[in-house]
Parts: sequence; C-alpha cells; structure tokens
Amino acid sequence: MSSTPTFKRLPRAVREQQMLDAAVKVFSRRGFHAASMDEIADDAGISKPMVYAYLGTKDELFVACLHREGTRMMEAIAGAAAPDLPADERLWRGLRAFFGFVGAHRDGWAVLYRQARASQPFAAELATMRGRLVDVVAGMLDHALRAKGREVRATDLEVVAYALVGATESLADWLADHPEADPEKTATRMMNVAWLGADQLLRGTVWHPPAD
Amino acid sequence: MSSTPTFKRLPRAVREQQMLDAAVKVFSRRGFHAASMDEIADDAGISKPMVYAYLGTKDELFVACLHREGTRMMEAIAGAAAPDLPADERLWRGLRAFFGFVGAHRDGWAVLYRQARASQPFAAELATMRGRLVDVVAGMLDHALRAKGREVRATDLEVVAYALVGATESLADWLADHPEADPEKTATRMMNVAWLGADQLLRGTVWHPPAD
DNA sequence: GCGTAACCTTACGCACCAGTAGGTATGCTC
DNA sequence: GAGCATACCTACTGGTGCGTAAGGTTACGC
Repeated sequence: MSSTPTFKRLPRAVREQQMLDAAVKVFSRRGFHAASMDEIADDAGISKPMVYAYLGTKDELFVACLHREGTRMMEAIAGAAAPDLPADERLWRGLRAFFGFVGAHRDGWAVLYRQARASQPFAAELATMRGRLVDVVAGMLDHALRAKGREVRATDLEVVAYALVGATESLADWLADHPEADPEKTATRMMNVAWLGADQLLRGTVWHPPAD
Repeated sequence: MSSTPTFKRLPRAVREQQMLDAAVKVFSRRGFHAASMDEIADDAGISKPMVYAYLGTKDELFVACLHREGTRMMEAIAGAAAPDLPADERLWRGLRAFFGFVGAHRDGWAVLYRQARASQPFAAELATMRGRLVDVVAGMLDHALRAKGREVRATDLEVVAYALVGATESLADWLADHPEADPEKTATRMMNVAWLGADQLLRGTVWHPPAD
C-alpha cells in the first residue's frame, strides 16, 4: 500500500547534480530573485531542506550553478583552442566550441550572462571568468602581433579583446533566442567579423577620428 | 512650529521626474527585485502611495524607467548620426553619441542593459529597442554595400549588425565599470574594431572555415 | 474667507518566501 | 538483527515588501 516505490534513495553526488540542473533551469527562467527555493526543490523532485543540506543557501546555490556552468564552458573552449595553433585557427576553434556550448546549454548561458550580471554580488564572480576569456583573446592578439614584430599598448589590446568578447556574447544571445539557428554557422559569421577586423588591426591599419 | 517649510508641493510632472530619477538610481544599484518601493519613494523624497498614484505598480514603474532612458538614448544617437552622411562618418558620430550617453547616464545604462535583460517580462521591451538599433546599423551597412554595387543576404547583414551592437554594448559596460575612462577614446577604439572589420566586409573579403 | 480638489501622510493587511526544527525511513556494517 | 549514519520528509517561523485605506494639509478659485 505504501505506493511510492519509484522514488529511490540516491547518493549525494547524484542528487546534487539533479538539484543543480533544476536550479539552472529555474534561475534561467525566472531570474535569481523571482526563482523560489520551493520551485527548485520541486523541480528537482526533492524537498527543500535537502537542497539546504547539500547546497546551502540560495546565494550559495546560485554561485554553485555559476561555477559549474562556467567551468564547463571554459573547459569546452580551452579543450578546443590549443595554444600551439596559429591565431586564426585558434580563434575559429574557440568560437566554434563556444557557440556549440551555448547552443547545447541555453539555460546555463542564460544563468551565466543574463542573471549573474544583473545583481552586484554575483557580478564579481562572473567578471573573473569573463576576464579570463578576455585575457585569452588579448594574449592571442598579442602573440600574433609580436610575431609580426609589432607592439600595441596593453590597454588598447584589452579593450579590443573586450569588444570581441562582447560581440561574441551578443551573438550567443541571438543564438539562444533563435532555436532554429545553427551554432556552426553563427561561429562562421562571428569569425568574419572578428577575424577580418583583427586581421586589419594586425596589419597596423588604424582608424582615427576626423578633425572637427 | 510646523517645521517642514523646505518641502514644497510640486506639480505632478515635476514629481514624476523626481520619482523616475530615484527609481533609475535604485533599480540600477539593487536590481529590479531587490529594489524596494519604499527605498525608491524615500530616495525621491516622497511617500510610497504617491509613487503608486503617479506611476502605478512596481512593474509599471520599471517599464516607465526603461522607456524614458531608452528614448533618451535613441534620441541622442539619432540626433548625432544624420542619414545623409557617409557610412563611416555616421558610424563614428553614432558611436560617439552612444558612449557619451553611457558615460553621462551610467545608472540609466545599468537599468537598460543589465536589469531589463535579466527578467523575462521586460526583456521583450528591451529587445524591441535593441532591434531598432540593429536595424539602423544593418541599414547603414546595406546602404554602403549597395553603393558599391554589392549585395548581401539580409540575415547575414543582421547578424553582423548584431555582433557590432554587442561589441559596442560590451565596451559600454567596460566604460560604466571604469569611471576614469574617456567616452570619446572608447568610441575611437570601438570604431577601430567595427570600421576596419566592416571595411573589409564591404570590400567583399570573406573568411571561411578551414576544411576538417 | 471658504470650499474643494490635488497633494501628501501614517499605518496596516496580506502574501510570499528564505531558512529551520524535529522527526521518519532506509540501507550498511558487524 | 542491533546500531548507526545517511537520505529524506512535513510543517512551521520570521521577516520583508507590495499595495491600499483613511485621513491630514496646502493652494487656488471665486
């Protein structure tokens, strides 16, 4: 008569992942504040105190989501863009991996870049990760430049890298909002913008504002 | 003895602007949900029921903020980038106006692009405005292309415009986080990335993915 | 100088939600 | 099969914040 045989007891590690899955889903749908711990627990098929027991408070839970999704993304990119490749090849592979990740983990993307950025305490966590990405891109550009015997001020380089990362994130948003779109094709388009622009910069071409 | 002589009664239009100023400030600092109507009312130097009487519920108030800041921004850009100028000049003036606006209205920027994007109901409102910006940029590129007798698929154009807008927004974030940075210089940097990239695209140069 | 309409206030009801107290069941070890 | 650790639950509290009811005060028309 005790008719709840389907719900088995599961080891902690498994339940934690289920909870994180649910949390990412709910956070991305509702936003951090509007998401309720009850809904997350419910969605994970578990009761609320379990969430608190395993993952801690709401803030800690969100940081845990941020961390998991961020790590996954960085690994996907780093695994694809080996440092010994030529710059354009590296950029291409990195972009392809990135858009592939976003296409496959739209919820995770939303949590990372739409939610985290909105509220102060988490923005820092995100800024660190984003900073690492910017550094990678800036390092790539710098490397290519030095190979040509040219030098560029570090700040300029950083800002250019920032712009490229921003453009990429923007297309990621576009991709997340267009389920029919192809990640590979999006990566190609981004490559056109980024590389053809970067190529010119690498050649030393500089645009300067017209005189008033 | 009634010692509140400094607080005068003010006409509705004035109070509404004060409330919107306070709301933009608080929303940008706390985020939409964490912002409380009490704090906004307090910051505006008025009591809460007045806010409800003039601007409606919290949601409606936020939309009103979004609307005002968005309109201001669009006007600043549209006023600077006259349609009869050559493409590079238009782009430059538009960018300069944009970064000038962000530099001068950091709170408004935060409300628009950090808060609004985070939660579903408002994202649509923002997407409309952003879409108008993308259309302007895409139209500019298209115009320049046709002048050279070339044509590009509308989707490609839109995606490129999207990337450029994204890169610009990203630098705007960077600017908002670096109070010491100069909007004009940031605009120049963006111009380098955008124009040199766009210029290559306009020449018909295309990057394509390497064979596996 | 008095009515009235707009401006403005204090004080509260009600709902929602983060976090917890305290208890039950299940499997594992010896 | 006793003992124990771990998985899991129901049911609550306390706090916070949206939205409002009901009443006070100032300016302005006449």
